[in-house]
Amino acid sequence: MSLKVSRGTQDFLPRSCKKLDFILRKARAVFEHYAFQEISTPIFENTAVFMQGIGEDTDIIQKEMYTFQDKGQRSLTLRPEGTAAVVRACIEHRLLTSSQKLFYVGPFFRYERPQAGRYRQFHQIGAEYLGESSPYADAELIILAYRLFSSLGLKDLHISINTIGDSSSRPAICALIRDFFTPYHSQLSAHVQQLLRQNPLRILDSKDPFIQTCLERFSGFQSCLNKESLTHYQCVLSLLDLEKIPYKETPFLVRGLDYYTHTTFEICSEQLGAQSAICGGGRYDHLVEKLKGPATPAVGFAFGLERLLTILDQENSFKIDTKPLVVFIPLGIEAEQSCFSYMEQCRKAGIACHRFLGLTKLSQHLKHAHNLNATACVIIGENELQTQQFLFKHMDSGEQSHIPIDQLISTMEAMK
RNA sequence: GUGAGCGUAGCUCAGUUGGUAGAGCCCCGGAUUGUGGUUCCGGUUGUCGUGGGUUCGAGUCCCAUCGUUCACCCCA
Repeated sequence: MSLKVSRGTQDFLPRSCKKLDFILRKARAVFEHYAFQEISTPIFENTAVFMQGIGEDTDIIQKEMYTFQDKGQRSLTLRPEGTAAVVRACIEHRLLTSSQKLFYVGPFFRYERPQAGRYRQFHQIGAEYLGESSPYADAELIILAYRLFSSLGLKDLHISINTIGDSSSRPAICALIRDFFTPYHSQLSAHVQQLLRQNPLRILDSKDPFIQTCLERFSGFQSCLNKESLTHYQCVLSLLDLEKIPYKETPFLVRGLDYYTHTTFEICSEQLGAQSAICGGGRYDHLVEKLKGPATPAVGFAFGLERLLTILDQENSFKIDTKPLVVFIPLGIEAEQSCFSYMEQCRKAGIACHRFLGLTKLSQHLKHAHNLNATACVIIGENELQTQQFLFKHMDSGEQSHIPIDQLISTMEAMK
């Protein structure tokens, strides 16, 4: 029995928590500007939600889910992604009588081999725009994601965008891909041959060098798209142009599941290694029906916080503002007790304070206060108790002065 | 699930063809019994991931196992 952190999971120590908090504040502010509201669904769901929502043939369902039985013999699953659960909640609470703009934050779970940017418990921020089929919804969501990353100070991001058309275009696209690869069939790996049978679209974003070489001669499938699909796609692009959002059309960016339609997009960073996608999204006009809800078009995206942390660390773009903190230093038993009360008074007045227990020497207190990045120290010794004047020391400048006890709080407030 | 690399102090790492375990940082104490950051002096770091094997002798070689990293697969 190992008593260490479980494989593929990690502890977020205070420093990392501050960074996460920084990201969440920025994200919530951007979502607010776009009138997205937060929703929070359970960490686990009935397994059927994901089985039906994500699709039984996917790797996520077949190999990657943390599924278990509870004591009532229910089959439950730790959520491997957010969209299915949000859609389930919208159906269950009858939210889809009008359009919904929702975002969520939280941990997700997949049983995978860990590698750079991939964990068994990972955290995502996601957004879902439900009930609108207009390309304006797609564009707004992509722009939102772009603004969000910009507000975090990220540079060198690449937006890839593509369309896979609506469901009526799908059979023609799949047939085109099958026909294209038939001459090469004997040269294809078993894995690719299986894809060709079950899910031809997925072949397009294969990393297999042979496939990539073949695809250089593949003319794309825009000819298979119907007029509505092309119009939708062109409109999304023109809206991005209008706002001068940089993007790159990427004809082989696809989604394999059959409820995906029209727009697909990804935002990638070159600083991430193989798992370079920091954000993935697209339109899914048939998922709500798949989960027995009313026919509802929708578009969404999600991005991974761990990957975001990696980039932000490399770009060193965290600007974490530390709030003022006062360290109290009582010297002697009498001082300790009055110090305790003064600290409570300060906290009621909204001033953060701390006292190191168990230290006796002033130099120890000051050293620890320094390490804690304290703004100021209040020294209370015998002299101070006698004269009723505290010694107030600014840690940056080192300057210190005696102040009357009743001016302590106003002095600290001036410091904020 | 497949493949490759790596596990030595809290952290970053050195350790020669096999011969008693090392450095820097951090931490603690002192110079300074009521003054932090800089400096100087001194001090504690350990089942060398775990288990087995080879050997007079293993951190070093072999096997297994666990962990970790990277890549495939898949995805955020």
